[in-house]
Amino acid sequence: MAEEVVSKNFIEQEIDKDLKEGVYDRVCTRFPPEPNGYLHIGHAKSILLNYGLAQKYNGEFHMRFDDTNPTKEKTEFVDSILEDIKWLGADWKDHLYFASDYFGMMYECAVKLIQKGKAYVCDLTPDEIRTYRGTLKEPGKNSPFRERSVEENLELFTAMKEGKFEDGSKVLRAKIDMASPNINMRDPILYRVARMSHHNTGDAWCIYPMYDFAHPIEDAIEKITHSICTLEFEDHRPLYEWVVRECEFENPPRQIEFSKLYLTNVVTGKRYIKKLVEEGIVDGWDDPRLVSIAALRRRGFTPESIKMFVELCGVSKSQSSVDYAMLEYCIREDLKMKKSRMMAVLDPIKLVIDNYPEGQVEYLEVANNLENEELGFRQVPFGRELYIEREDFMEEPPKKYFRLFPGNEVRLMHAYFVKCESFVKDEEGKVTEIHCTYDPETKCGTGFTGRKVKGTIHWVPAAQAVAAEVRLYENIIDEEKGVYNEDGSLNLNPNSLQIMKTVYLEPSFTDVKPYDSFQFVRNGYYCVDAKDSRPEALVFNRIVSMKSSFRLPK
RNA sequence: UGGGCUAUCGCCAAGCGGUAAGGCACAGCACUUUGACUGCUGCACUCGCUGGUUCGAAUCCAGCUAGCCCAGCCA
Repeated sequence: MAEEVVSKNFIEQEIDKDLKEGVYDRVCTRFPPEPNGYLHIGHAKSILLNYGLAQKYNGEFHMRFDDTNPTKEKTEFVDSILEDIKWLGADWKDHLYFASDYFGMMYECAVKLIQKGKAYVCDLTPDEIRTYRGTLKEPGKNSPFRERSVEENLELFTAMKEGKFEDGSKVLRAKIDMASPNINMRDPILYRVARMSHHNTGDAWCIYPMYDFAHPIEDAIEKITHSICTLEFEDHRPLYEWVVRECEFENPPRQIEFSKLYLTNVVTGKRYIKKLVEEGIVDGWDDPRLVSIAALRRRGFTPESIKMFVELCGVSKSQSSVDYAMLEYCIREDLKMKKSRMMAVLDPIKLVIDNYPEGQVEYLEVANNLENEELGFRQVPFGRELYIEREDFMEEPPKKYFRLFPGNEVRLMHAYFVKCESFVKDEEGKVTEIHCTYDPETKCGTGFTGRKVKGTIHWVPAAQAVAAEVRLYENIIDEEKGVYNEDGSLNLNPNSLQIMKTVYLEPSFTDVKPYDSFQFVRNGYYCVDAKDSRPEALVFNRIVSMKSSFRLPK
């Protein structure tokens, strides 16, 4: 057997090199979100990448909340993030950490830097700091407080910690190089004063470390080997390395950056979604039209499909935007063998089989999924009057149309051949009823081979059909110009607006539960909504449409 | 002459000096109790551009061009 050649992504290649050269003798990764919102499909890439790497290299995966800024963080987000990660299947075992649990050690690191003359307390105001920092093209200039003595800095930093200064009045800064072409190295702020309660440490601290100082220390404390983050942190890597070096950590972690996952024309920006929620255009951050993890889950996507998607997208450093069709492929691929294929009529028209005995009902045994016997069988009642899809009948068919039209014979799925004899129109010319005759010899499963038909159409029994609500919609997407127009108004695809539609299902649908999903034959995959439950009707979300290579001419 | 990064098919993405993998999308054929699925076929003489080195370059060098990121006491 030829072995399958799966090329390694560039991060795996880097890890291989590190292992080979003995830089590390094990692998430890982490996913470090700030608990300030919900996770979306982009985070799934990071989670699955970090978790997958740990698994491949038989290493460890840590879950860590990067909660160093109490002004933005909430416990409720901690819970939702954990739930989403668990759902995705990333197992952090007993490695659940909070950056805030390391505040003591971070403080010690800061003291160490001060003692080494590598950090100082600065009294400049935020405005002054910005001015002193220079611009992208011009170097900055030294703070007048840069040369304070170690003793004075120690004393002031202690006072900062003890709450003797107002918010914003003093910061601790690294003493690096105000003329560096990399702005992050122009004496970056390490600690700021913020007298406010923290969701985890309460009022224990009134000074909080900045990301650039805290993150490398968090990684080093946990003995992370490869700290994988997104491209915008590339410029921060020299500072990351400065911190682990100056704090004198052994076997310091290494930061590697990769490109974020963007979906073409799909809204992922937090501020946009916030506005959509506030304006009532979506019904919350888990609205099935969005791509947050919770929304995808509610919509009916599976963790497996998201994993497949992320793997298909690959990992690189080139800025890219993946076509939504790829996600659709993944969910279809995952569901096709797992789910029952049921008949549902979205736009009904009555079909009467004139030569079928009135009042007779026969129960047909139908495989839930012809390609997967494990899904079993169900009984579907069949009778004289059925509903079929309106688009499955045409009075005057175009070429290559092989569904129902006067004189044509088709198969009723799982049932009989049926031939269109006539049809009835109302005053407006709309077809209201189709009359057919059936051939008892053509019953499904009898092995009838006398003749063939080109088309097969689905149906539901008129008397026993179950009505349900289906939510049809397209994703919230923005067209070329962005989510908003220049005047601030929303620029959305009109298809984004959801349409509720009553559909007719086989009676076997009476007993489904939230999150159950099915293939509606020839129409797509649908999931029972877990939030919008009504006593009078089931509500389904369309997960994805089926691919179709035939389109009715307009 | 701020700095950093990126550039391979419509969209992702391999490729790491030896003569352009793969997936999605698309098109065609076959099969079909879903016009689905499945199977087969097609889809970059060319790798942002221009030069150079070399027997040989997407891969090395030089110079351009385009895009993304950076001036939060956010992460």
